Amino acid sequence: MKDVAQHAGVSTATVSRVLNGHAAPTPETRERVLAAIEELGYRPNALARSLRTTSTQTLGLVISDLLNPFFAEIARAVEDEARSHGYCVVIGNADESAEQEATYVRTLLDRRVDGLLLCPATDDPSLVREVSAGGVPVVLLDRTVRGATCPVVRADGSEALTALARRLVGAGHTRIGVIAGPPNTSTGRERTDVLVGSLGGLAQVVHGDFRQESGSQAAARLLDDGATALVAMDNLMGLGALGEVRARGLQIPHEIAFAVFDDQPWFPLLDPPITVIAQPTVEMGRAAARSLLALIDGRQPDDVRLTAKLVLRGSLGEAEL
Amino acid sequence: MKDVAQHAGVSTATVSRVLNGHAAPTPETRERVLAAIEELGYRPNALARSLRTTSTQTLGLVISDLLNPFFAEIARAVEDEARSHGYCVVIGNADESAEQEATYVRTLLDRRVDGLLLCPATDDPSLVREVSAGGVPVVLLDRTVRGATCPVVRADGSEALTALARRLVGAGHTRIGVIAGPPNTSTGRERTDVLVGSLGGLAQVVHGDFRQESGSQAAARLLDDGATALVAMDNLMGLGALGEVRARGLQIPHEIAFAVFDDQPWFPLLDPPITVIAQPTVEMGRAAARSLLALIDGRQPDDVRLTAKLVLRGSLGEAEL
DNA sequence: GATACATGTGTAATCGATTAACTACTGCTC
DNA sequence: GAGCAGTAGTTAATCGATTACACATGTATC
Repeated sequence: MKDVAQHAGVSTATVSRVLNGHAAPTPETRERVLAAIEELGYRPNALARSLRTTSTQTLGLVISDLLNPFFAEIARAVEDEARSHGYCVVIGNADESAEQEATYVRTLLDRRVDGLLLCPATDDPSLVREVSAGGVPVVLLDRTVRGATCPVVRADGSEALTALARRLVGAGHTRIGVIAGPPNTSTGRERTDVLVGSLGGLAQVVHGDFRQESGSQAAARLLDDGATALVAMDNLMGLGALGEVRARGLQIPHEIAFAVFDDQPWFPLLDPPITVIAQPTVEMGRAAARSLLALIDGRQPDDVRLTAKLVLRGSLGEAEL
Repeated sequence: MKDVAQHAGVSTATVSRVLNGHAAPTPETRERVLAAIEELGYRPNALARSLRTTSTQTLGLVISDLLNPFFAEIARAVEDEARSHGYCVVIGNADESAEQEATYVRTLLDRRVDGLLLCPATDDPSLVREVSAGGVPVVLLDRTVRGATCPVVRADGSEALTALARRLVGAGHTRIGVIAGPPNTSTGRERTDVLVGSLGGLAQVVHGDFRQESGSQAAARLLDDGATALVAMDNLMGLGALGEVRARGLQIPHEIAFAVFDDQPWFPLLDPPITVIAQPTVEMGRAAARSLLALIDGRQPDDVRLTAKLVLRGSLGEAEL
């Protein structure tokens, strides 16, 4: 910057003013400065700028698992929205581990992100409190924590789940296997509660950890117990469960009805196509980013609650008639 | 930091030494400083530190599309490897657009990432040159550019592709539809060249853009032209092509043989399971991160060329016998 | 011609760390 | 006890930007 100033025959203050579009400099001076910048190929040091302004134009996003397409889609949407507002996104992978999540959150705070989007690994509120206490805006995404005091963006699957339950019961299923998420996550608990509640005693629940491997194990257990329908509470566990179903040579939907929470582009390609509860991932990501930007901007955004929809495709058999 | 120093009755220099594990401070002083840090809940400002040390402990990763599970896996692996070396990763989504890629690269450079991993959108070397000229270490990942002078990490699919070609030809296919990647990417060109070359005139090529939509369009065109086998050159185009095949009610493998470059966890679940050429994504990501770290460290890593493998699953029909 | 006011630019403090150069103290040797 | 070495800690410069304040110049007003 000093070089540029010298080259243009002005002070660094003036260069800075040109760079930041302040009203002051003469068109003529401005021209000279811009020429010098061009000539020297100067690019401002974002670190120095941030140190001075205490704004990094960066959002932190800590998600549970980038390999989960659900989160990848969200990350993508967050990134898109953030970029359109001139913000960058630093993504942290918590790997469904609370410690790793905490580590990442602290690293991001150390780097002075302007705000944080968090998909909490557990519903323990202490980490969120810590961040809020530090004065950094936080928005929770997909999952919430106990007694959260920050904005939350999530999808509500209650309606879709009760509709699903109604159909399963209506079709005469009496042993319905539910492959649930971890009970210490809000989504894990809530989805299961709603579904099990509306199945009125016909449900058998096995908890997984939102990962493929746990899905196949849970499915194995439930099938052994004679389940005639399986509902997986996220796409990765669904993937695992499907593998187990295939491995046993069971025919969907005749021998086993099947549904998954989360849609994926390949579910329609299976034979039969898989019935799902689709979450509006892109809207979730965008909404979360917008809420966070609002918070950074000093406004108080409302919680956002989008609706997940039941998409019938055939894997429930007569329950879809 | 000043507060901590005051609290512990020492100077900021001493605090800094304690923080950075320098030899100087007495165990006793160290103890006092640590106590003060603890008590005040002090966390060092990474920006200030980076400004002073010119090292951010951050890698930039610019990929073509986070929604493509292939890149998501790579991103995940990069992130893992980087973290284990104390580095963070900032991910940029280029969306297969050269401009957006350039924008992102510049943003990352402005933020003074210590190094850059790039999956170039086109094989134009100018952006890479620009970065190298700026003295920032770069490693290319998955794709290369013309006359690249930086380390490249990629998967070699030649063997797998010729094996695939041999089988298709051997099974008597004479109109083999190839859904190719964009000709201005190295992977798009090379894969196609190898496959078409070893199909000896039996290939019909339609170029897509590594995305689902282009895959279905290309498939439609090729099927209209009477193709009896389809090979998609990446998983998203494969997804699109599969959709088109299903939409037409064509049976795999009897009516149409099908294979895809890139494996995905759900390919084995289709009926029949899809034959693929699997790339070692995790190893690619890790290797790329390692190469970049080596480069940052002043060493000169070799190019890495991993091998993609043909995985036969049944979607080629008699070509697999 | 003096006063006031607007305008454009420069000077220097500042953000929060690191670190070279210096000072102060301790203890050892002869 | 002078001289020296070694250790512990301090002072102050520095990284590269932003910005409050000061200053100089030009214009309008009386």
